Amino acid sequence: MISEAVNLEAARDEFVTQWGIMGAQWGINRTMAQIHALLMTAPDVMSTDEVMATLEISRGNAHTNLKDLVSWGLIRIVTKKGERKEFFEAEKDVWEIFRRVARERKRREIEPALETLRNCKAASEDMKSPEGRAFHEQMDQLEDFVSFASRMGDRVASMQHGKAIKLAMKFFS
Amino acid sequence: MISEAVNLEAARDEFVTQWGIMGAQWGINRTMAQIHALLMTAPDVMSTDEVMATLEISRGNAHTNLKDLVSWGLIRIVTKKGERKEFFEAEKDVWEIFRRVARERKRREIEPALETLRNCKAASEDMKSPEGRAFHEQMDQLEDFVSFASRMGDRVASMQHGKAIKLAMKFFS
DNA sequence: ATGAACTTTCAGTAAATCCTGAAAGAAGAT
DNA sequence: ATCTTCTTTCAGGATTTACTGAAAGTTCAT
Repeated sequence: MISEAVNLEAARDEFVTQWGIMGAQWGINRTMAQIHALLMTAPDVMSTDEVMATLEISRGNAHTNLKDLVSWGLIRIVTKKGERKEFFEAEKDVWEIFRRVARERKRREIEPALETLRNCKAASEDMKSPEGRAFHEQMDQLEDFVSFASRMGDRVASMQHGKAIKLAMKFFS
Repeated sequence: MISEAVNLEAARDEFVTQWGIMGAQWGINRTMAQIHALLMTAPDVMSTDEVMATLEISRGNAHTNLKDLVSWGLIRIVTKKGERKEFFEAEKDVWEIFRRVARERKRREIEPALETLRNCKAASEDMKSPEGRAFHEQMDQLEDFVSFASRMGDRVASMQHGKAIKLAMKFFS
């Protein structure tokens, strides 16, 4: 059926577009999110040229974002024997995607933020003025919360999908 | 002690700067995050002019971002009797801040994303080709995960701080 | 009604971000 | 050693996003 293929392409397109928008809202480069969406829904591995052609983007753009996705652990490089080219394949398991994003965002963004909070906390440790005390208190609470959330994230991200679901069920009881 | 006031200002500055950077990484306008940081650590309410002066930004910029912060529920307008001016005050309770951000991001970003996923899922519902089935399956898993996470978020955000901590403790056991 | 004090909007500009395309680099094939 | 195929880099350009400053709007007092 011709129309099914057409519909599929349209649906995939919508998904790619929307995933791009969503990525942008969360501080991820639009193209990177689009490539991710494309590969997540690709029936097969894709080459750089195929990605370029599908999204109508330049080689440089495709290359950079593919490599970024690799560094986030969201896609991997696959080589076919007899071919010199690199192909790319996305992690498709949703839980695994979540875990990897969580791990990277923690490493790249949460840890540095915690560092700052600790600095600010330390810098105001011995202040005597009410303003100084209040600032210190605020930094302390923020640091507590962020490090706590970070540990929670670790914990969740280190779980198997099944265990997480079970725990969540308990949570809803 | 003069130096304490100087140190405090420096620490606060570092916090404001870093909170701005962090915000930007998470898709929040830098200035908005900076104003938020400023108000979170303000010993007192602040006027638009005070914010403008402290961050060296224009009236338009200050105004827009202050109103955005109000719409996120992260700061509130305070009026002093006898004064016509509006002053602003930040929510300082970290758990409350978290709840409000979670609620807004859900409303503004998660819900529309879910809508798309459901569309894509529905559009590929009856497809027979392996590619169509695979796409549908992927959309289904994503939708499941996102809606599940969203409900979890609701649940957590509706809890009192104390209850959340208790639950988390159980979680670590 | 007029004016003073403040808020809101928005056209134009500035800045940050992202993308392109071409050139340079790498590495296997002949 | 040279060619071919593919990857990587990056200066310059394009696009998006954010900011400014001034004008218009609002509200209250006189």
